[in-house]
Amino acid sequence: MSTRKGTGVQKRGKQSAVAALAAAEQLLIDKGWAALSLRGVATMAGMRLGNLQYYYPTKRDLLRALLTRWESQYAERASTWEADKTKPEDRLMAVAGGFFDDLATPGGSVLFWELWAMAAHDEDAAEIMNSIYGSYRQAVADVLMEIDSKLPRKRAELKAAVFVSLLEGSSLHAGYGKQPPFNRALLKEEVLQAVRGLAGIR
Amino acid sequence: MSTRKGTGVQKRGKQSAVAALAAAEQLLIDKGWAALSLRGVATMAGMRLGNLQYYYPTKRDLLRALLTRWESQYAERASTWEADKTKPEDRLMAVAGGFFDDLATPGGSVLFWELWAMAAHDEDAAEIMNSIYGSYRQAVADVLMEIDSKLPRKRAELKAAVFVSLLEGSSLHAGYGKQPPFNRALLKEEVLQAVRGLAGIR
DNA sequence: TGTACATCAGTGAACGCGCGTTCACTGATGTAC
DNA sequence: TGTACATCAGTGAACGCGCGTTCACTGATGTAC
Repeated sequence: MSTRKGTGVQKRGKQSAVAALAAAEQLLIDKGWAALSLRGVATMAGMRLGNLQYYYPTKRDLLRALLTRWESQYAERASTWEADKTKPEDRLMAVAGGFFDDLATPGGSVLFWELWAMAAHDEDAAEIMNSIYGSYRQAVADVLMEIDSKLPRKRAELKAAVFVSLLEGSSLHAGYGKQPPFNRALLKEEVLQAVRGLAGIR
Repeated sequence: MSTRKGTGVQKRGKQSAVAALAAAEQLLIDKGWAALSLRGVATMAGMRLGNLQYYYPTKRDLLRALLTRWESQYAERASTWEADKTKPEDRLMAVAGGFFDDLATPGGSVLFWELWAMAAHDEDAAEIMNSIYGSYRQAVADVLMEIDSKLPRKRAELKAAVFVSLLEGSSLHAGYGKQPPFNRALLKEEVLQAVRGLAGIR
């Protein structure tokens, strides 16, 4: 059976689609959800509105793609932790430190804040958020159980939730105006110490 | 000197202004920031667009009023803790439990999520948020110093920030879809235990 | 290698709609005399 | 108590604008023969 069908998406198209997503993310960080229009994304990506809509016909399509992108990015991240071969205590602290640093980045925290707000009223966002935090908690719970082999799974999951709360919540004290209310390094040390207490380290 | 000036705002007007703010808050909880239009607020408050604008001429005016309302509500809350006469340990745990319960409420957490997202891109919101969290941390730091009189103020403020992170972050695990991923009571107990560890209680 | 054609990628104009804002207006309430 | 008037409260229509979406179209790329 001879078919004349093409190869599907071409290189040029794939690049444009990815560039559009990156532009949308940057726009969300810079200007916020209220400014996230298809025209704005197209302009930032250096393309025309009609062309953007060739890849993402509706705004909802664009948002779903953006959410999926985040989901896979964080899934990849979580799998990296598992692959790490160091002592579980060190791994936990490395994860905590890494997340703290990421959230201390302007862009890092803003994306999460937008995601939280979106999840409250958008079913797509809620689904992705549950997925992200689910795998996040799962990964942390695994490490906690490695550290204390007698820790029941249920309990480890609860502790993991507290771990995540601590880190995500710490993004709220980064300061929005001119200067942050805290020395970032000191806050990090205090957060990490709380994590140690939580995990029963030292 | 005889003046013919009136008494300023009248009862009817004051009620309308407050009703409009309450409607705006409810709309924000129900539908989110994207649906917060002047027309929507007016409809929910049972008034006409023009009348709403008699009290809040621009959307920014309405938002500022809403933010100020939150600020004074939380300032009042914080002052209530100070007035409490029980042991500092009990007071801290009562505050933690109260906040957890408040954030476990659908409306309670949604308002904060919207505020966080707003603060990232709106200077007015950022200012109010810094104010709210500032007084929140201050109140917690005071209690922590009462519990441990040797705790330096700087350190108490850092611990207070971690305390706040823990509680605010816990709102992220309430679950957005059908059912929450955790038994709420168990999560609360785990969070409170972490608070105890943080404050050095027991 | 050349040609015909299907698919991929991108263009440009138009649409209806809800938005924030402006403004001239009317009715209700309170107060000075 | 009555009247005149200032202020408060509320109405209704109109505006220009940016939005998401639709659609007919053109040019670029790849493939079958």
